[in-house]
Amino acid sequence: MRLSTKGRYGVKAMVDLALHSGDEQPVPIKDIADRQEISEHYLEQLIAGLRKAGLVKSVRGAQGGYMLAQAPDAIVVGDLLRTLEGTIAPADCVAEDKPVNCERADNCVTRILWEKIHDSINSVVNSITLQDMVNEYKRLNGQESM
Amino acid sequence: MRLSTKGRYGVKAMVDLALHSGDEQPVPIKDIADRQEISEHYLEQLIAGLRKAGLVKSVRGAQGGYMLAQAPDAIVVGDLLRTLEGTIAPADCVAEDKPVNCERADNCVTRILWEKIHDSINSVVNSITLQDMVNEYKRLNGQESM
DNA sequence: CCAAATCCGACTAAATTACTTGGGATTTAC
DNA sequence: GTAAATCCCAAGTAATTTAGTCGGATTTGG
Repeated sequence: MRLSTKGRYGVKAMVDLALHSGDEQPVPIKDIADRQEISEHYLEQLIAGLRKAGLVKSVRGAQGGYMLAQAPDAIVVGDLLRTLEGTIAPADCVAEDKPVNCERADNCVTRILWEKIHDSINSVVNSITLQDMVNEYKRLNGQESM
Repeated sequence: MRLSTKGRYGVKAMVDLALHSGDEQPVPIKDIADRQEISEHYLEQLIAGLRKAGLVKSVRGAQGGYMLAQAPDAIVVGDLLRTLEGTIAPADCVAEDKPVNCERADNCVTRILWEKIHDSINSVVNSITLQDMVNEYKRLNGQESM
């Protein structure tokens, strides 16, 4: 049930972006990679996915970088994780987009269990916004930089 | 967040065992493997872990097999998954046994998120027993065999 | 003794993960 | 108009994990 670095790094990067989105300046990927200690090129790939999903905007060229595509309180962590990880389902048969169904789908006991786990995860990640995480961060860290 | 076959097969096998535990006869692994369509040798490894964790008992020799070590309503799915998967935490820093802590543990925002996800998963899997799954199964399938 | 079983440890193929490498396209500052 | 900054894109790759296989030793009921 472990998230891959895609999910973990990607969410971190987005919180970083949210924290530095006060100014209207786009944030270059290098800054995020340095602050979060993530390989720059690898992070680039993750953000590419988020951009294609419409969650971040990019500005090319010098002084360019990335910005959130929507306000931090309009982006839920669930959307990030689903984009980054492909799916957050514990089993393929309960995946949100492409539910691979086994033959015995109708009378599979464990499937109900996977559904309950999936629902439970979704209820958490769909209720937490980037703004919530920023607030939490500021509460914990006061004036310190990330 | 996908469970591996260890977790999925293991839980299936335990539900199977619970379903066939009415008789006091131990159930040979071959029967479970056939019914659940799992490689016999592979399942053997999974059950070995469950046995070491005290969740199943074995009877060696001819007419031997496996039995639940406790009543089905005393075994929660969470114990199975933790044994089978090692941990069900979404990130190592919130793992139940060996919480690998990063330096910035104290002021890590995402950690709080992983904790919430972890708690949410645990609340589900720790509240569902094998008996619950057997009941659900019987409700769905009536007289049919598994 | 023999067949049915568990037990045990090593080996392996395939897939996935977590990157790296190398370059190209676009924009801005000077 | 050139250099620097930056995003964009596609391949390649090393390490790890997954999902098994294989071969045999041990135990036990009949």
